[in-house]
Amino acid sequence: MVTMKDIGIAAGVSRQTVSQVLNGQRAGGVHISPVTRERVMEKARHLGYHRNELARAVKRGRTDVIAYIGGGYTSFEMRTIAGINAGLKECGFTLKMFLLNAGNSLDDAIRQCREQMVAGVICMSQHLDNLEQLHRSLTLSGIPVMQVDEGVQCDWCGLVRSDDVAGGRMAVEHLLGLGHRRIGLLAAECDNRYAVMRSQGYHAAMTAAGITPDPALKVTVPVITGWEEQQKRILSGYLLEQRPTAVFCVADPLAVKLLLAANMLGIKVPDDLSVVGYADLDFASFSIPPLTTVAQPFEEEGRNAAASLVNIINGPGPHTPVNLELPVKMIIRDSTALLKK
Amino acid sequence: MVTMKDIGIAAGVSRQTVSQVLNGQRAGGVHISPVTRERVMEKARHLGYHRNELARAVKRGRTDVIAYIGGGYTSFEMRTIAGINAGLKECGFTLKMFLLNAGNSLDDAIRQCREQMVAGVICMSQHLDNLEQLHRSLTLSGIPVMQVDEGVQCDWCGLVRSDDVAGGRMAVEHLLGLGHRRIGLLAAECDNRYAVMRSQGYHAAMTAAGITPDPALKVTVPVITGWEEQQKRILSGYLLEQRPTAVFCVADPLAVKLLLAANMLGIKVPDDLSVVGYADLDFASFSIPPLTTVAQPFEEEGRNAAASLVNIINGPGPHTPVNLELPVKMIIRDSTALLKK
DNA sequence: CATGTATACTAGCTCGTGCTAGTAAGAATT
DNA sequence: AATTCTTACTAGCACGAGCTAGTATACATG
Repeated sequence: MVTMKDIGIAAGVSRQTVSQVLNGQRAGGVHISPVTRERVMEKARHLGYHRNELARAVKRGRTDVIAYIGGGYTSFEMRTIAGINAGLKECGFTLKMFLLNAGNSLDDAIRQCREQMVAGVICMSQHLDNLEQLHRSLTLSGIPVMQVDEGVQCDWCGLVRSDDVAGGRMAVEHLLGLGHRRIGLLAAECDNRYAVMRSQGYHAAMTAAGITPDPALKVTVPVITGWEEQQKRILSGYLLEQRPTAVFCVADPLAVKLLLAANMLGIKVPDDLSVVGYADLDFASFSIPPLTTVAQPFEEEGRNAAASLVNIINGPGPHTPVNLELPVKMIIRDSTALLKK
Repeated sequence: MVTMKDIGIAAGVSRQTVSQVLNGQRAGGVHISPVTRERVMEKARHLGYHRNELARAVKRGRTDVIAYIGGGYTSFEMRTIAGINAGLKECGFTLKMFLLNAGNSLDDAIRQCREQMVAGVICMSQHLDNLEQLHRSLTLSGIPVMQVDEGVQCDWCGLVRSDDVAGGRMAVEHLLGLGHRRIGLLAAECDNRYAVMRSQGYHAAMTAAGITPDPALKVTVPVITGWEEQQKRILSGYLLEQRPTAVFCVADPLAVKLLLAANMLGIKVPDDLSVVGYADLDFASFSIPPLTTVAQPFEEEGRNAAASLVNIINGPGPHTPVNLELPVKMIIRDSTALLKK
């Protein structure tokens, strides 16, 4: 490892002079002659010097490292992380990962954030209890926390997410625009925050169109990864009894299951039934037929969360928590069509 | 921030004594009385001390941080990273991310690895040129590099991946076991290493069964994300002209496209056509019908890459590059069935 | 009583960097 | 010629930690 001392020896000056040269404009008041400056720079290049960010951090009392704490399971998480990475890059920050997937406790993550002197934390977590713990422990150490995508709005922690209510409304407005009136709503039994907000969008759009949503048109299925008998029974029963002409599904996997059920029953999508999903996950474009869905700006969310967090870090003092809701976008594919007369 | 000095003051001993107490058994020869030890420990707990890993790293001349360099695009990458994270956790290492997705150059990543004194690098990259550059630059700085999943086997850089040849063989053996003989092979036009190895598995299984694979049964489609006319034409033509009873697709997205094509043509899967995919991506279980596929152990790959890298780091001297091929697993769902007589 | 030997602790150097105060030499001013 | 001022650089402390050598006390042994 090449240090400033090595450069100093090579250039015939002291380590301190090397420091002054390499830190350039930052250190005001100390003048270095152009000749010396050039000689030092030349030696630094020649020896392949790169500064030791760790030693620098010890001295500065802070790092330019942000920690990401999340589950590490989902594919959209990767896209969000990519956005965070891009956002941090622009500010000269780097990213550390703490995934809570394999026996990694939140306590460990918090401890390591402190040990590594991270400048801030971005987390994606559905667990409110843990979030409060995280936030309390870290703000106590002066480490700001920011939630991204999956999070809970509160007045003590910033949050960047996409506008789920608007997304639900857009989806239903799309169906209304195609002439549908008997529009169903499909959610998972364990209603998370998303489902609730997207459902709100559904209700808002229906009401705005002068339609009072029929409660019977709402259906929920248990949360199961596969495609099980129970789900088949519920969805078939729903389609046969309620006969919706279109269904807004609050998540893509649900929409795909509805497609499977319709396929089983010989109900043609989009001819006899229009289906809208939510999230634009990988498989949405591969379903039969390719799914019309609401695309969330995962990368943008990550990028914005990163930028906001860096703002807080670089900002002067106490800050008001950021609360950003990014717009979503309809992706119209082949699972929705004009209502047949 | 609480330092050892603070604890020393609080406990009425010197900073050095605190260091001895907290470093426990590691520092041999220096005896601390149980009374003092307990008092120091108590104060450390009370003040909420956690050691500064950065300062420790400066002194030790190394960190316990591994860098991940990858694309940051795909969902299976997230699973691999989760595995890496789990593997590192077991060894007391932590993970830094450098995603090359948004204007982040490999040079930047390399520079930052040096600046941050990372102990090793795990990368996932298809780009051989860059890999050589990465490997050269980093091993020069004494930082070992390990490839995971997407990588090139070579004698100068370790690689952990799954056994693609065996995977291809297993998929085809599964179809042979169902009575199929006229088994097609679907790949993407831009043949990557995977496609090649999985195809090798196909040929090996066919040959072992005494069948000479008909070259006309192999079909390739252009690499397009969506579901375009060109692909529809190629796949329909293939199915109608060659009439395979089963097709092994070297990747899940290809398999899903074949399902779409079959659906268009009214060919029933699995009654008239069995389809096997590869990778067990999210959408494989959501296709119509749910896809039989070869599951890659992404998490295990990550975990093993992490463990191997830590071995190299902790090992005494020069090492022979690890080359691990992990077994894959057939996931049998509903897209394959016995050949109709 | 002198010497040896555990025990219990601290002084002081080190890692690589950042910053302030200080010094030496030459130029400009009085 | 004595003084200030500017330029160009270095000494020295600091950050938080690790480690070795050294010291002071208590106790056992000759």
